Order: sequence, then structure tokens, then C-alpha cells
Amino acid sequence: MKKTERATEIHARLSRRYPEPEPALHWSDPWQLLVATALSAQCTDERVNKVTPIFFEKWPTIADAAGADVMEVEEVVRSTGFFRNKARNIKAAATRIMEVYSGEVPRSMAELITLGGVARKTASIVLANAFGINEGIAVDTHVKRLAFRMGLTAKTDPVQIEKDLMPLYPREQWGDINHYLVFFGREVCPARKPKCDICELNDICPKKGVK
DNA sequence: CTCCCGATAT
DNA sequence: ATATCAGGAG
Repeated sequence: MKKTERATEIHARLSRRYPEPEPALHWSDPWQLLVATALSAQCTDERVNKVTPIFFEKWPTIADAAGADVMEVEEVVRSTGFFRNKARNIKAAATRIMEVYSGEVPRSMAELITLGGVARKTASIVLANAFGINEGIAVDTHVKRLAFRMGLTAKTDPVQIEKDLMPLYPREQWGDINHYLVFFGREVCPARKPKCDICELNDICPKKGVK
């Protein structure tokens, strides 16, 4: 089977498995999604969802976050790991949004990645889910692993993987394909023990039975 | 390439 | 004890 056919088939089958894609992160506006995604680096979304309600109760608005005491933010986000970087980045991002973007989360890749701690992955998530804009495909640990196992890329660098994936899908599917690969990766094809015996992509998987 | 870093599963 | 979890920066 050709790579393009396999890519299309993966989307078709997973779109049936996940009829209504929604991020597992809890959020109610673009800023909240930005913060939640920033906190999700090397951390489970479940853990992030325990932290964000406390964060947004303490600092409800972007202006509040911009004026927050970094040490207090560190305490709140500590359990998500990398807490010093994350606390500093969130405050810096909030400050820049207030000063440069009139207090509104910017709606383009070019602008979003000027915020500290925000690169293509986080920007793509915010653009796709909060604004319905598909400027890129978010490549996180799950997309990286699934794209490799399903033979959609041979690269290891997320930027290169994104370039391999983009031509395989029409732009309007870019947000969904991320969601599908993340959820399917979590539920069926995790890093350690892939469940090849119950996998509905088994027949088109180049690495079935292989680690 | 290294460093940031806590929580959880194996 | 070690690998992994919705990464990003120097």
C-alpha cells in the first residue's frame, strides 16, 4: 500500500472511531487553551487538568497572569514538571499579549511563536481548536510515534515530520489528524505496550508486531 | 546536543 | 530503577 493511500485510510478509520474530536485538555477560551497546552509539555493532560482550574481561579484573565508573582505561579504549576520554565513562560507570554497584542491571543503562527515557550506544536493546537485555523499539524510525542509506526515518516525531528505529514492531508483535516493520532496513540498504540491484537489499523500497519 | 523536572506506569 | 507523559530553548 502506498503512503498516500495509507494516510487517507488512517484518517477515514479514525474519524469513525472519533466522530467529534475535542481536546482532552479543559479550557474555555484561547488563553486558557494556550496555558493548558504550554503546561502539557512532558506531562499527562490529566495532571494539567488538575492544575488549570486552580491557575484560572487565581489569575482569571491574561492581565492577571501578566501581573502574577512568578514564585506563586511556580507553586501552582509545580506538579506538571519543568515548573520554573513554565511559570516564567506563561507570565512572559501574558505580558507580551497585553503589551503587543492588545490583550488578545494572536491568531497566526508567526505571531504565536513570538510568545516565550510557544513553538509550532502549541501554536497549532491553539489555532486549530480555539480559532478553527489550520496553519500547521501539531507534532507531539504521540503524533511523532504514530507517524513513524504507521510509515508516514522516517524522520525524528518534529519540524521535518510535520513537513512529511502536511502534503498527505488536505488542510481542513490538519487539526483532526493530530487529534486522531494523539487519542489513538494513547488508547491503542502507546509507547511501551502497543495493543496490536485489538488494533483496527493492524492490517495497514508496516510495523505491526514490532516495537 | 543538553537542560529543564514532577508524577505515574511498568 | 527506568521509561514516558499533548515540548521548548540555549
